[in-house]
Amino acid sequence: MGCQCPHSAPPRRTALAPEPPRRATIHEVARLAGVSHQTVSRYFRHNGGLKPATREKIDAAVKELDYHPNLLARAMRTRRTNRLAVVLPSASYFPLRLLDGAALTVHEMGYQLELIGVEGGIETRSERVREIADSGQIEGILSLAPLTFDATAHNRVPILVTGDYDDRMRGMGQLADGSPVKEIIEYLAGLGHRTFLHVAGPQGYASARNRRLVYEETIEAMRLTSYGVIEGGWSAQYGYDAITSLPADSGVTAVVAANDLLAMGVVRGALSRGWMVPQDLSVFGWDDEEMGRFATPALSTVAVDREKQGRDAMLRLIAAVRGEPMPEVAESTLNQLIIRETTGAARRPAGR
Amino acid sequence: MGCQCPHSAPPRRTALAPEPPRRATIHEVARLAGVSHQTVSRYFRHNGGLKPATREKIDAAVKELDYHPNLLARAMRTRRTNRLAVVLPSASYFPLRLLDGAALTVHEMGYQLELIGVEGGIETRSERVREIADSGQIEGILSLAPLTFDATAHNRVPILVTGDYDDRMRGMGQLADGSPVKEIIEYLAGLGHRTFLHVAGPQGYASARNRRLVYEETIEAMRLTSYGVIEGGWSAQYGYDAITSLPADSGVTAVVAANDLLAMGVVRGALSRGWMVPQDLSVFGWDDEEMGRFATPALSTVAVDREKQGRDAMLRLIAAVRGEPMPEVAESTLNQLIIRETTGAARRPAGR
DNA sequence: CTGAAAGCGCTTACAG
DNA sequence: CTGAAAGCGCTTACAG
Repeated sequence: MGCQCPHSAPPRRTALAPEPPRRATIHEVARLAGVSHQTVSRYFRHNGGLKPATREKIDAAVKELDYHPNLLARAMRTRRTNRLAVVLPSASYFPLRLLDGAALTVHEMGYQLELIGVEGGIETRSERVREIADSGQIEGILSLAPLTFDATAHNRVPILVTGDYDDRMRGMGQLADGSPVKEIIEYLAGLGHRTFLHVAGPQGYASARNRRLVYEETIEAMRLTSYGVIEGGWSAQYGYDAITSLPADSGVTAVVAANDLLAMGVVRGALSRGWMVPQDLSVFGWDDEEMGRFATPALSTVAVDREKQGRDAMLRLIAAVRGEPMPEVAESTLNQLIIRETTGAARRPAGR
Repeated sequence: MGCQCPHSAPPRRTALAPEPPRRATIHEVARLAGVSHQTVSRYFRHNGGLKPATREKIDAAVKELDYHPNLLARAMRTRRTNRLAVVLPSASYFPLRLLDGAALTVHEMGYQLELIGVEGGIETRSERVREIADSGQIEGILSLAPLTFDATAHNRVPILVTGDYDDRMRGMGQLADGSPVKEIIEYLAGLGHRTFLHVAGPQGYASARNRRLVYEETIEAMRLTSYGVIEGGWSAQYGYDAITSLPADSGVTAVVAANDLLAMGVVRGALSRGWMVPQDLSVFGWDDEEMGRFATPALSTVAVDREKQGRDAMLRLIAAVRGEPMPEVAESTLNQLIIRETTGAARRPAGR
């Protein structure tokens, strides 16, 4: 695997390797335009105040030489790298559209995005994030999975944990927005359901915690019954296990699952017990994954604008990096219930 | 959105922004260790030949100062950035585990990985890849989606298109390995199926092309009948449409879908026509997505080691960047058929 | 085996 | 409004 020491010098280019092509420098542009290189520098930094004639000469020279400022040199001098990092969770479940939105936004804002993969659990990940934060190469970090330490307290560079509560933003992040759970329960209650089960996601995730919280609050506020909350991971097997180990007389007629995978496992588990979905058991998912839309029965779920979430997360990170106040994000317009085939009227109390 | 010009200088740090912390320099380490800074440089570049006593002094100084070489300065001087880029497809379908494997491997090998998101289609993406290749900041690019130009012919930096045929490697990349299709058809034929349909992926992807190719070859070699090949995108709707628009008398009893999403759409479409799966129609997917495992009926599919694919792709890219011969990848051990519930014996010729 | 000099390509004060 | 000087933190020859 080669040397894993991040501080060691990279392997030398072998004889076969093509030499990196030479690029025009700011001096060459300056010479061609007949100005000093500082003037060219100003030109690129939008400092304005250049005489139109000067500007035109530089325009031409830049075009002719196909000059692009060397960002490395700039970064070295300004001590700002303009690089952000996003840390993947090691679990198989994570929102890919979110990455897309994040990457797009980062580039639009003039930054670059380093992708960090992490093997192992929260410990390894947290360790790695610390390293990156201390590397001096990255100006801000978005972690898509929980960390062991309090990110807001870290002082070297801003660290945002996806969906985690952040004191500086006075409220929940939208990734962590659990309020649709309330709508789900209200909808289900309207269908006659009285006894619920919540198959929660791993509580290290703010999103999972919030959904659980709202579940418990709503059940209580509406004077409904919760058979309980089952905690696990994000994967389908947990949903399957949750439902297959449910006592026959639990009275549960509706399950609120923390995501579609879990919901899918719940449906499969119910079917394996001979329960019909939704006749015997209603199941609600979260994420609007394409597979769930085409499953039979098709999953009732919560549509989520992942791309916007990625975008907003990055906008907030960038604000933090720049020392600007973090933008507030509108929570309410984001999530939307989609009723499909896994939810229906509660079966008669007579039972299965 | 701010200025989108990649050459313009970044916005200045506002008054609120924390100053980047000062880091120890090589000179400070040298002074503390009582040696010249070149010697410290040598120490970090593993040049060897340092007197044990010298090494120890440097060890201590580095530890005390918590010194990390400034990679920016190094990159500037060596003209090697050690940065690679991975370009996401803009479609919602892409292998996330692959990203994980890629990122991990890149870091292990001492490189960094820039994540590029692209809005729009192949034109925009190709344009963007060109820009990146010409930026001088990135030494190699892996594109997870097709490009308009021939990547192998690009001369500035190595560009690898995932799964695409690459002359330099004498064969198909493993992402593009379509050979399991042969096994699928053999398996299905053993179950009595004679008339097949292939729901192919978008033919811009080498993986989709290869699966189709192997499908056609195998059908012919085994003297089976193909009702046809339906081309579309990677998403479930195409599978749904393919099957719902199939004439009632097509005679098709088995569908080979290019991925699980498509297969899911096919199953749903068949069910919507009142066909039973697998009694009336057998369906095979590809990817072993978790949702498909818990669907009802559970998808028969091809297990794929996405992480290894990402790893191998990066190993090849890095080899190209270094000018070393690209490592060959073993194709055969990667993919494995998983028989579940969407495949079964062909129904009697009597028909539906 | 180790040190003094030069330079990678920019930007930031500072003069004019 | 524009130019000469210094320096960001390293590495690469080149001497000793």
